[in-house]
Amino acid sequence: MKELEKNYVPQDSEPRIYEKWLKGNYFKANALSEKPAFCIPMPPPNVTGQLHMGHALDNTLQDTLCRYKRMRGYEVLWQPGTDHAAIATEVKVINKLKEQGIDKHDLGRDGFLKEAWAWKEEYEGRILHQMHKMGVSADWSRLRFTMDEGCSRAVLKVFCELYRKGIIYKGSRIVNWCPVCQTSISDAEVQHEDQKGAFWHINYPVVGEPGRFVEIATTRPETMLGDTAVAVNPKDERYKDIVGKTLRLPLTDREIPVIADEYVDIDFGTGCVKITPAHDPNDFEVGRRHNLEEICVMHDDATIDCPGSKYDGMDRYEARKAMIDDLEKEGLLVKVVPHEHNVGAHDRCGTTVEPMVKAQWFMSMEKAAKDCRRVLDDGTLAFVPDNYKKTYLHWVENLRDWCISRQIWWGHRIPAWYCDDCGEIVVNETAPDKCPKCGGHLTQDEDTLDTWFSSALWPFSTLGWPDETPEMKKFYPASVLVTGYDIIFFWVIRMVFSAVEQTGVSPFDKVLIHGLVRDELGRKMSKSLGNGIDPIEIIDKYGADALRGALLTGNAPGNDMRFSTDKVENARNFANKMWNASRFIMMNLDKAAVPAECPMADLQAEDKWILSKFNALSDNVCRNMDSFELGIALDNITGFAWDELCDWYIEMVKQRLYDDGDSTKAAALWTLKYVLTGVLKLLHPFMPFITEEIYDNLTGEDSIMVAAYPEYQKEFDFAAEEAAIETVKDAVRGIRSVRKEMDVPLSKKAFVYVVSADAAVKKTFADAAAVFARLAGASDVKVQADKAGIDDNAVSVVLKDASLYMPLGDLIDVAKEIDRLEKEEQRLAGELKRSEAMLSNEKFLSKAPAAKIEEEKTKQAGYRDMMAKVKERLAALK
RNA sequence: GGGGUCUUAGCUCAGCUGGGAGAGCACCUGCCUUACAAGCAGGGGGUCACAGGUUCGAGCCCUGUAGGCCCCACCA
Repeated sequence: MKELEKNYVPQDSEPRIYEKWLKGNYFKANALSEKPAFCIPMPPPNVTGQLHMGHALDNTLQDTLCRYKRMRGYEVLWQPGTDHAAIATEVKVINKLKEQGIDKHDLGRDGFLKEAWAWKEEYEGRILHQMHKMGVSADWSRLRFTMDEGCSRAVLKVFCELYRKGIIYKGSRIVNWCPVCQTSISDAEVQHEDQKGAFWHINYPVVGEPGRFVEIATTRPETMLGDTAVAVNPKDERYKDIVGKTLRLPLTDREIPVIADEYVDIDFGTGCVKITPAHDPNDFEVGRRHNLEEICVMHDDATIDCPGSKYDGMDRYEARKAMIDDLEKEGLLVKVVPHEHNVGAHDRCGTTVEPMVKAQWFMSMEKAAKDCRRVLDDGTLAFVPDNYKKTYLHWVENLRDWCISRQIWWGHRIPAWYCDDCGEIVVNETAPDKCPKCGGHLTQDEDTLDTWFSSALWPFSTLGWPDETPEMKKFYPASVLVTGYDIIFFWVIRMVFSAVEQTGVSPFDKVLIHGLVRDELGRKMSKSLGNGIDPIEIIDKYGADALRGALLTGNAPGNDMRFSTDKVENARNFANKMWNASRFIMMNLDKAAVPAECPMADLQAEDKWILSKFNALSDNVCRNMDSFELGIALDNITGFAWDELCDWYIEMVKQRLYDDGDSTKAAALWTLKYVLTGVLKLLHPFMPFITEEIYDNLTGEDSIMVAAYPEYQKEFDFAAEEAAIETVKDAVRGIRSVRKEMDVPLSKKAFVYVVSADAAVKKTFADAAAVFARLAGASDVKVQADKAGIDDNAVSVVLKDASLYMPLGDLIDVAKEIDRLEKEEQRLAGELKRSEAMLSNEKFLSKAPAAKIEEEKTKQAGYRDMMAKVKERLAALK
């Protein structure tokens, strides 16, 4: 066995250990394995930049689950990859080119794509390097990219199939248009925010009735050039007579009708709404109902498109100002009322979205919504925590047709061709030669697909679908998807309906939702605030294990967490504690032979106690892991390792280790090694590096990664010894506490009497006398049935089934001791009061479970006994 | 406007199916005890937001109130 270095240096060990794992092929998944399968599709990070703390959490959770499942005997596939992040990446590449003074149109489509691929290669490399540093144990031999050959094949197949089924269609409809990115975007990519604006009340003159006006109120006067009607509610008595009349649209010579539509709210504004079908989603609907003309009055960059008008070419806000001025001059502006309203902005660039009517590709959500609901209802899809199904359902119920085409180059080009001659649309997985109808020349659609179209297929496109691969058979559907609640709609729902449509089943059994990683003050980490913490910097300073520990400590599914270096330091300290405990144990293992098998006959009470405790621990940890309570599982492990193992057990057995003549030394060594090894295994999924490093030195085996995870062992269930040692611990704590209060340091040895009438308790203390003496700083321990020979002045500790006496001679401060005992008397009185109240309650006795009543009676008896002893002591001292 | 979620020790948070309030950090007091001062031992500190209700029993379940956070939303 190698002796451990004095200090653990993660910076030295981690890269070496990761290399070892890679070389050992420990991350590889075998699709032909007989073992039960466990599969996690990694949410592919965008190739736009580098990983942030959110990725670190996401990956740590997944890695911990995967490592746990591997050790539990599962064939694990953690499917890694990256996402092309269409618009986000295109914008980044455009900006990079801009810095070099190049416009994307100068390069042309192919030239631009070459730049984009170069970008992808560079950033993907960075991201992979970062994941390696975190200890990610994904199967890198299966690394995928949403635009690679296999994923693209799946995209084409799904698109063409859905087109043939009529689920995907092309239509001219109102979409969210980003004037800066110059592309349509989906509803989900629009961020709504409240903005201070105004309500402009404008008079529209009634044709043929000079002096009569209809007063409309609008927040967007600049769109009035596109008005094709004014609407009122059919039930509105005020305007009954005006429906059907014609108005002159101010600033123009156009005449528009007054129509009646239920959409108008009688009580809001003036009750008259200008209808601009080409620039407002509601108006668009109204327009379609009434067959109104859709007049587009803006160019793609949101400048006014109104040839011949003075506003032509003006920016939309500039035009607004000009129009208001002109309306005021004409006396048609009635008033301006301050008004807060909601404005949509593009989530990638922040530009205010302009609703526009465009010919776009859409996916109908009708069947998708039904499919999403079905798999939740039949239980084949479940959320952890469960209440996130509400968020999911809320989205599902509000699904509107999904605009899937984008006017950008970076992405999957839509497999649709248009005949130059007859206008025929051909949708096909491969490029057709000529128009099947007229033989004319075909031109492919310039547009690409929304980035989420390909990520929606991720759980099966990465497994070789549509082929029936061994991977599909073995690992599909996936066991669990781990992701943040912020992309339930963007991604989870789209994966679910795509999978149900193509494969008939939910793409994963469970969705484990985690929260956001916030900064120390609880704010979202963001670039604009500059409060982001780079996980790699943390790893470089404290090690990956410390980062992982900080992210998982206290982490509850679905809850946000605050990140602080305090937490990292804490995790680092724990790692250090494990290192030192291991170092100590290995130093001792080095000096003596350790039996291969458990020397059952030589096990002492404390050995059985820790073995039994460890048994319960592994049980708890597995249970919590299986229910995705990783934070609790880690808490169980650290609590056991630090408190029970290091602070109690190691201290208890030191004496035996130092005494070569002790016949039970080997049993202590065996127990130490067994429990340490077990703790390392339990801890490995959480802190993979340091546990591997220690395990390697401790056992010389290949890797802790392929060790079996500890599970409950029947032969190590020692309930009696467990209880006995807990009593000894109470006694030690009692003595230490009294010493502190009496200012008698542990170094000042004192004689301790243990008095108990209970034979079992007496035996416990007799057996554990040496251990107890050492930990309590006793010069000697005498166990006896009564108080014979004990000085009245001795300080005492009253336990449940024993009393301890420590004669301190002159050192005792009687007043202090009385004070201490009176406090104890008070505490016991409180307990007795509570207990007696319960047990004298008829209803409690008649309705509570019998076991509960028994439990309470036992407690009461104990308290009464202790109370009597405390009173006796007080009487003797006074 | 709709929905969700939270309110527990000075701070950050646990508390699983209702049965005597927990951890870490911080604080106070002792300790360089030959694995670890990134440590050890001891200690103080909470009417579990508020008000009702269900129950023998509520931090936990129900209703309402107040405050915080998040998501969604086409009142022009």
